[in-house]
Amino acid sequence: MRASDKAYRALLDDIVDGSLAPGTALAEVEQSERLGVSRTPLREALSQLRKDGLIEQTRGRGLTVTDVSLDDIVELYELRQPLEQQAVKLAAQRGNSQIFGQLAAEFRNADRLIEGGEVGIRAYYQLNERLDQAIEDAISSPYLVAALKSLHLHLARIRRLSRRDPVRLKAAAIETLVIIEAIVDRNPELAASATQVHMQQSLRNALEAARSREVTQRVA
Amino acid sequence: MRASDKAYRALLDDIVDGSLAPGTALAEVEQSERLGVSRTPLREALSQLRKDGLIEQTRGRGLTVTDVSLDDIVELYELRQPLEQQAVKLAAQRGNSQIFGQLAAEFRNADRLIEGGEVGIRAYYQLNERLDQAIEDAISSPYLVAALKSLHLHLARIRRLSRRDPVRLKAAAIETLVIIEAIVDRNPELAASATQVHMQQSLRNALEAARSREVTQRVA
DNA sequence: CTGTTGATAAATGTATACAAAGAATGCTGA
DNA sequence: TCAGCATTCTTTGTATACATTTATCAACAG
Repeated sequence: MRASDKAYRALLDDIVDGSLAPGTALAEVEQSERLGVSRTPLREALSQLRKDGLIEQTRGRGLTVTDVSLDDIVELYELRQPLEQQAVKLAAQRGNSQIFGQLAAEFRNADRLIEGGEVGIRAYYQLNERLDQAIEDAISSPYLVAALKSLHLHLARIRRLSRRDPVRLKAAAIETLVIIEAIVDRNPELAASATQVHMQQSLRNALEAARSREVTQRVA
Repeated sequence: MRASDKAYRALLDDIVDGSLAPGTALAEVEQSERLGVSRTPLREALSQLRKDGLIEQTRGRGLTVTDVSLDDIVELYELRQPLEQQAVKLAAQRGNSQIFGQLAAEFRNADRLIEGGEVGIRAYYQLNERLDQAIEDAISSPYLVAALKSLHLHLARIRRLSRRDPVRLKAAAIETLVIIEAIVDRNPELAASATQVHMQQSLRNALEAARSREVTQRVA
């Protein structure tokens, strides 16, 4: 594996999981020593992350991890809504019904996962990732897939901010199940509408979670 | 200006305008000498272009300019349709009516530009760019704007393949005018529908042009 | 004559040295 | 004491040298 890829992945993970919090300044020598690569591949990684929108150049010099505000959540969903709708529409037209049928079956058992503590929750998130992957595989359009990948990067960051409310997760699983069933039935319009519903609910939940987190932080 | 930016812009222009044709191999030393920068900033530029999807790593080693096939056009429009629809919806909600009113007036005179030969056509394209810019300004969501920018990069490449049929350009101008007027009237749904129409027609034209070009090339 | 393998050459990937641009700090003068 | 300026020091940007990988070509065996 190339050192630049290694650095990219490491920094990406650190940013997404919050180890490198928004606003953190990334000095080249410091990070290159921390990650055990020289400045050249590190700079390549940084320039990739800048394209991803995960770091930005602040006040002339100095790269810092970008912030994720309440506004960002709304703005991200303004991209997410049309992209995910288009994705499920195409998946409904082109997807392999058997694969999505299998996923539907697993989502019908999502409750059990969600009630299964930390391990179960993680399994539930992995199930969601497999769904995303199946949709991307069905789409075939590399342009849309690339846009989705970039989107999911930012969504993963936001997810960290949302509380993992089992009640909401169960509701989300049901909403998702409707989408999958529409794909299995090759009903693009229904899939799009169900996605619209899911997006709306997810956005509301994300905003509420972020707001309550803001309050908590102010109190603390 | 940084050498890496200079290299990026130069390569980007060459790829978009076709000087660097699809399939062209980009050797680092060769390009760095051609552009008058050393390998380090050149590599940074190359890695950016790879993220843009304009070049790709083929068979292990060797970066080549990505191809633009008929399939690519269809696939690109599968991203374009939802993105542009969302963009005009938001523009209709948030845009400054005066700015778009001015653009509408200019599009009403588009015929004159389109009939004005090479210079006029270029002016017409610049008018379209100003419209795109106005829409992006109105949107405010950096995520959507970034996705649109990436999209327009690839569209610019395709445009080179389309023949500039004045009849089609005039029709496109009228379609665009409908969109702008919907924005001025703050009618998001109408703007979205008009965009849907415009996309459909543009796609058809792009495909026809690409097909006839394919035939031409085969004959030649 | 063809397939495989080893050597060689060329290109990419990484590290480091050097240059240039900013920021911080301290000095001087009012 | 504070403003302005110069100097120094840190940090980024670029060039180049070095390491590593991979493709090509030739020679040899089958």
